Amino acid sequence: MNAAVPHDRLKPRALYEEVAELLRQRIFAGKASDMEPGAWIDELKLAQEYGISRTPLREAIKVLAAEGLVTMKMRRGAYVTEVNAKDLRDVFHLMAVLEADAAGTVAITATAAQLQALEALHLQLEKAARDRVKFFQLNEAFHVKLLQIADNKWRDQMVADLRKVMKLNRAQSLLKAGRIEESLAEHAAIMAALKKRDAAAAQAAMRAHIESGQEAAG
Amino acid sequence: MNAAVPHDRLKPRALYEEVAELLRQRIFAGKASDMEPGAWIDELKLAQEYGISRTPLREAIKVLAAEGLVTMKMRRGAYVTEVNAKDLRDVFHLMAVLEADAAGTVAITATAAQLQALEALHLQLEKAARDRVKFFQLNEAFHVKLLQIADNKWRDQMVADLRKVMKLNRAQSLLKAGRIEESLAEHAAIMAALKKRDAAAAQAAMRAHIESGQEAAG
DNA sequence: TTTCGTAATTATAAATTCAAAATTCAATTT
DNA sequence: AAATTGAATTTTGAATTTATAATTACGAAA
Repeated sequence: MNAAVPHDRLKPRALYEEVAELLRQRIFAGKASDMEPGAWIDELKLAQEYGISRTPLREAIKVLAAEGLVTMKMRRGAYVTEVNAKDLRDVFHLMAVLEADAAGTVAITATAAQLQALEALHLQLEKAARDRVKFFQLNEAFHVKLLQIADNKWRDQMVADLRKVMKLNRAQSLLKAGRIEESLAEHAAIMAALKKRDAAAAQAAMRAHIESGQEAAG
Repeated sequence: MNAAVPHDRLKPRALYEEVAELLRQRIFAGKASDMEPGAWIDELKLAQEYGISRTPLREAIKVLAAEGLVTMKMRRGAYVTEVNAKDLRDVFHLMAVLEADAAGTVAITATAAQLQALEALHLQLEKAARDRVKFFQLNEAFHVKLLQIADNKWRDQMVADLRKVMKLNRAQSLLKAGRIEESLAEHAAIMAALKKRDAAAAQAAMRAHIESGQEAAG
């Protein structure tokens, strides 16, 4: 019954990171978790709720502040960041710029095997067109894979942070009718450009894809 | 100017931010301050040195970690980030992508007055060609101004963070002979493109400018 | 009745204390 | 002599306590 090595201790992440992840989820849940944009973050209440002290909680909050998810006000605590329409436009624009650049890089530097891995994901994506949840996951995986091939950890960090800010807007997850088919076509265009090793076309296709996603979110 | 109110208390920054700035400077000083890349950061020693407790110091370190200046190792403390040649290439590349995009935006959206303000900085820059320190400051001011006009706070944050990482390399400040003249010519090209409202040309000129700076640093 | 000032309450920021984990050094055993 | 284990020291991570600042409420004066 008592295994020599408990699974709990196998992946020892720092408590403040653990808490940061929990807070992220709550923030993303938005209204449903009383942590909607603009809401004040009650350190004491959260610490008690999680059964921890305020110290790791405050450290977690500072991490989220660096990510742009929360905003610190001097001597007034932390607030869930409010993203207005312009913020969202700006974030989408940067996402388009960075991912387009990644696509361009991949078109030039990817090995045949790497392109095949992307292609495989794309094919899975086409099969999952009817399952929204699965489609979402695979879509995410495709973009992550592309970034991974582009191999620039600094950009990865930036894109991850931007994605978190985008998630602050609940709208983004609501796909309008026909969006999945549209998205599939755009992915196909990206793959075609990559396979032709056409960096400019890959960039353009990726930029169009992100901007198209922006409209669907708005 | 109101003499009645001391400037110190006018903008009361949090202690952890104050400390973060001090640490940044020490890290940028590199070897001269025993905080060279790869060095372990002694919390206890620093806290005693600054006459503060470990709590705000640790918060400051987490801010620097988010900026990429220090790297956290689980249960082993914080270390000054080591940037290798590839890291530096990647960072420069992103800087080029982001600033080029900003230049493109400025070419399209800037008002005549804003372009004039940029032009004014450029002229000052030409006059300061012999004074390396002043040239450096004005060059920085030019880029900051351009980003400000492009008006995307998320990009501003990213560029600022990238700049900090670049500063980890001491080489970047050492301008090779003739670099100032080269840089001036590149700035002139950027200004020309902006005045012609040619976004593509502005992007290309900015990209060339940054990549040229990268070679000078290497 | 309204406004200004002061006091009390509440929440954040910082320091101190405590606990757990990792590294190092020494001793013992093979 | 070398290697392994264990104890001690060092250092990080977390909790608790203390102090400071801000806001709100209450009262007095105009």
